[in-house]
Amino acid sequence: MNIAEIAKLAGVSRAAVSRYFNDGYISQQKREAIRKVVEETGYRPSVQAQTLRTKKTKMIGVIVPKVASASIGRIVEGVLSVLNESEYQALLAVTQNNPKRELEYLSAFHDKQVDGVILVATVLTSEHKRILKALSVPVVIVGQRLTGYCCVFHDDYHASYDLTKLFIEKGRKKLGYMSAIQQDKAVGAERYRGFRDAVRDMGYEELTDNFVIVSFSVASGYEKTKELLEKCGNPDGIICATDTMAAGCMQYLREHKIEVPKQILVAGQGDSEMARITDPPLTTVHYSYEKSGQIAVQMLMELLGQGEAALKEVKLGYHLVEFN
Amino acid sequence: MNIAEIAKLAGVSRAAVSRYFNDGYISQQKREAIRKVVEETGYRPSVQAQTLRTKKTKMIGVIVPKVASASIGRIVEGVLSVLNESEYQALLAVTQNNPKRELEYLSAFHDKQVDGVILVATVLTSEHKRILKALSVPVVIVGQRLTGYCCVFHDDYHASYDLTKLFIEKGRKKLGYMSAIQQDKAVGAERYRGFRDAVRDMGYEELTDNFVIVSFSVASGYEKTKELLEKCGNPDGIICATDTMAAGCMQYLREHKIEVPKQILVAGQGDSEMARITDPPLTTVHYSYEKSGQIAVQMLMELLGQGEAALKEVKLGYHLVEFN
DNA sequence: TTTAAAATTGAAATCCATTTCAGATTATAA
DNA sequence: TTATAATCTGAAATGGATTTCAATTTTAAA
Repeated sequence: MNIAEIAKLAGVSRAAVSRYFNDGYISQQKREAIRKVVEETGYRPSVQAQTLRTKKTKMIGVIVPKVASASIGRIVEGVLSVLNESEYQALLAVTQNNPKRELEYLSAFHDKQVDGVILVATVLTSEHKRILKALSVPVVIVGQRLTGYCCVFHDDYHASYDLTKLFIEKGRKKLGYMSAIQQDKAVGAERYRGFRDAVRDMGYEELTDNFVIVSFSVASGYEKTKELLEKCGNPDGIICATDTMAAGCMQYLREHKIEVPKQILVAGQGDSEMARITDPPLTTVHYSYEKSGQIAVQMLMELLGQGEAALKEVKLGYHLVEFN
Repeated sequence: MNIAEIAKLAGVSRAAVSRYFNDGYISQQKREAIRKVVEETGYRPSVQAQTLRTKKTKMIGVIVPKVASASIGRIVEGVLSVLNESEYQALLAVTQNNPKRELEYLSAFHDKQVDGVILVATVLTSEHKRILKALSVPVVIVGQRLTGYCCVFHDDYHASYDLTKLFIEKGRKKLGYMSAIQQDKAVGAERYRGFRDAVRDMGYEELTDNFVIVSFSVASGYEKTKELLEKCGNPDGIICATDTMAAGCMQYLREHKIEVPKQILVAGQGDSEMARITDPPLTTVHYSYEKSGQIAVQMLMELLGQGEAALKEVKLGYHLVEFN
């Protein structure tokens, strides 16, 4: 069943049938004739033929470091919920935090497989920037700020700052910090900077050896807690860059009979389900991950609609989550 | 840049260029001439034109109920890790547990958008079966067993059975069960059946009112725990269909000063990170979710390679995870 | 009633590759 | 050396839509 057959059955030209589906000029009678034939035959235009002709695939490439992660899962959920409502579909690529893969996909999408790209980023190297520049379709970056690109990200700095301030106001004097790699500007560098600045602004001595760097897993948080405790002497508070790390940290403290929050108060960031499950629950920060995914799609849609993309950079708010 | 231009530059016919890319008959000289031009121009054949001609999209439709879920996230991770290695890409559709959406996508993929479908299923209605039958591309179902279809699923029954047996062997005599909806054959019905059969086989009275049905969230597990406690009288063990529910249950018990495991021993299923984070950690069952995703792709690849699909049904093993 | 503007129409060109076909070359076996 | 098989080749058909163009019909304004 193709457009020619439908045209013949309806007694019109192929162009008319095409117009029928694309709201072109077409008289009532023909419209009705075509509608009838289409209904009877169940005809649907071939997506591939349309794509070949129009150069629009109606697909968005979504690149994520991993998918089995609370925060990223929520971003993806947000992206897809909005995409659901549109005519676009999502081509998902997982890089497994392998920069080579990330670049691969970025350029795979390059040859016009997709109409646009949403890049959920952790580390952005100069290589990334090079490829992004060469990308022929619009792109929106989620989770990181990159000057010159449309991006939606979180106020990591102030969130971490406020969290730290809260700890100090609660009387915690000696804080340790569990950080992500610094190459991750948002989750690594910014959150750590927020911590340090808060400590300094609150009048405490600015230490440079009160933190450890861990990777995004419970196990890693667990493993590095010992080192952090040693580095800090006897901290009475530990702030972590993510809930996942914090959960690992809690696990270590529990096993070593260190009382939380009595001896050490622990905070994570991300407001994941994990934060509510540890005993006691983690103090944490809520970042609007779903929302960032949703907004990313909206921005991309504006870019695709060739509107002059009013939104360029969107920084989302946050709020502290405290359990008593 | 299209095939015609390349052909002209290389001084050959378009057919020759096509053969160059598709390993057809072609002489060394022409091959070399084309290689050079392709290299210089950076030409890549148009995927859409190829698709139109060959009817192969090199895309797999992946339908999941949600993505921000530990178990499903792991399945998707498995699916994508294998797909990564192939020439196929994943078109992801999230149904948000909305059956209408699920059917929508299933039939959206129907018109040849994809070469095959992987359906991560929870509830399979007769409507599903109707659409599955009408599907013109091969499909593999993950997480549920459906006779007549290629599927990969877990041994939910025996896992739940063994878990229950373990509880009884440990001296727990009065067990409560937190179940998922029974329409979900695998996670709802089978796991509950395993529980009941184990209780009976171990010589205990078969009760019919020692369980509650909850949805897949921590909050729901929390809310329904009270009811379960009331229904059971004073249980000394609670087995849950998922870790998520179990985490909610733990939260309730903690808040109500019920000691775990002293008064009540709690088990989840799924071996998620959550299970290791609660205090004490949950007894749980490890299901190979990543693996099921991987195998699903392998099965689909066999179906696509028009091999006669040796694998039809795959049931994966499990093992108990106990923390001491 | 004219005239200008708006709506309607279908033929044909276009998008870009793959594949069949029939013929031409080259290699191998007899 | 000849017959046969194995390679190689390009013209043309094919897949299924959209869009331009020029012509025609309707409608609205003057």
